[in-house]
Amino acid sequence: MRHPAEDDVGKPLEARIRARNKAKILKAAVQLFAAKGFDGARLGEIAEQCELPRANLYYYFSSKEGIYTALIEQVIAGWDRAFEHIRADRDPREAIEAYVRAKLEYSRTHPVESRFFASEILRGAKFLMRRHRRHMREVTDSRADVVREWIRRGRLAPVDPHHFFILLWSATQFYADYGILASGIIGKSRLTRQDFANAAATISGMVLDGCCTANSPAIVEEQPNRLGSHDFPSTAN
Amino acid sequence: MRHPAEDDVGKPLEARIRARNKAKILKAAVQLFAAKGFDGARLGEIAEQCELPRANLYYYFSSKEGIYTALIEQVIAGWDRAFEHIRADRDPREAIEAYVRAKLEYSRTHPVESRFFASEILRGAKFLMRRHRRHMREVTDSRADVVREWIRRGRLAPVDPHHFFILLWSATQFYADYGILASGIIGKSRLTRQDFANAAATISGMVLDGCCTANSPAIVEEQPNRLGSHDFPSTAN
DNA sequence: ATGGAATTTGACATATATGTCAGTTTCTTG
DNA sequence: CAAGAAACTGACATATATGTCAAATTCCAT
Repeated sequence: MRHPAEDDVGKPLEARIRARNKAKILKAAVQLFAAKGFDGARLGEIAEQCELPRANLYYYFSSKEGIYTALIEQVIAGWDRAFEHIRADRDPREAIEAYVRAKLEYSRTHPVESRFFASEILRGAKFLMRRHRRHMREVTDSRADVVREWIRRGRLAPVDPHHFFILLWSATQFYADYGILASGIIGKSRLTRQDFANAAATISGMVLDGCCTANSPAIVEEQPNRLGSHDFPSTAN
Repeated sequence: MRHPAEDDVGKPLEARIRARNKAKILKAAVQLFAAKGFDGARLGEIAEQCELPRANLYYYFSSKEGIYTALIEQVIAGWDRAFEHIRADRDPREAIEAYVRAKLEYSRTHPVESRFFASEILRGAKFLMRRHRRHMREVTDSRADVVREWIRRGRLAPVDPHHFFILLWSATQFYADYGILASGIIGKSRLTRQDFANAAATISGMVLDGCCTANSPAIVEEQPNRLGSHDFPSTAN
């Protein structure tokens, strides 16, 4: 049999090599698909990177598209996880902070998967099937209900739940997808753990409390805590 | 001569066909590069789309990379424009609202260019040369100084200027780059002008005033000016 | 109209992609 | 250890990519 059961669950004994090699292939593939997209990535490169002969990939996956869609399935599972922080029985402030932190942590620790997914969307989500989109919408909708509940109870200002999530999602996503740009803007060659912490603080702080001081431009003087540690070398020009 | 002067400024008479065809090529190219990336896009497709024989593209551009970098130059010019709203002599609230609106308007009217640029960053900015990055950083830095000035004058809460801009940039960018996802989340097949208006309102509203009601979950009523405290969660440590 | 410049074009050289397959090697188990 | 299943592999068929070039055609100032 050329393509024995795509599912190797339930056969824990015989499927050792299989599981290991499929994982190796997917790991190499997600990097190249993230970097070059579906059309740009070459199976030859993927094979080279995971040190398997190219023909061998076809023993585990039926085609290039097969590898790609397997990755989508895998990555989409991560979509929901951070959302679990958004629960009606939690304090909105705490929940939102936790969500931002979780999302940024994912961006920090899984930048490749994050970029792979972004790349798929960017190109028109040709391989993201209807059931995936429906799933994502359902997940978002259920969390939107939580936001509405918070608003109803007067715990949150009356924001549009969907645009609210888009704001959070995009801001956190940025640090993975455009990490190169973000580090360039901040003036470093790579984003540090501290940068991600600053990002979390800025996003949470701004979304929760806004950035506007009293409309009266009165005296401020004392700036007890203007993030003194973040004196970026921006004036260097 | 095979590639007569890449610059056709200064010769307004002779360069009519040249200008028209170069524009046609770039217009087709930006779409395909946005959809498939540098490696994935095929010159044959570009030629087909702009109804020119493929060999003819080589009369106007020296190579595939030549077309790509020409596009980068063209798109990067748009990067600065929205930033011009951020001026120290303006009211921060007005300026930020104007910036968000301008940026979203660009996303709405130039989604393809926006995605093309995002795609280039996503792939590691291989063609975004050092001088481009320096330029972008300088532009951001000069606007960061405006934010610092606003903070100094007590017109703005003490936010980190760079992360602040990243928040605004990513949120607005989202509606172009991930338009497919955004419309799916909102539950429409396409984003309308009204959706963009809602997005602008949500982003501006949240960034300026936050979404948290008084910490006391009780009475909401009059909220002349909440956000007395900018206690940014000190995840930074 | 005419001659030289600008533009267009089909065919070609070279390289490399995906996917197939028969045959070989390695593993596993009775 | 023997035999069948699983895993591997080099070679091949087919398709298509980029870039080149000489020759044909069109444009335009004189």
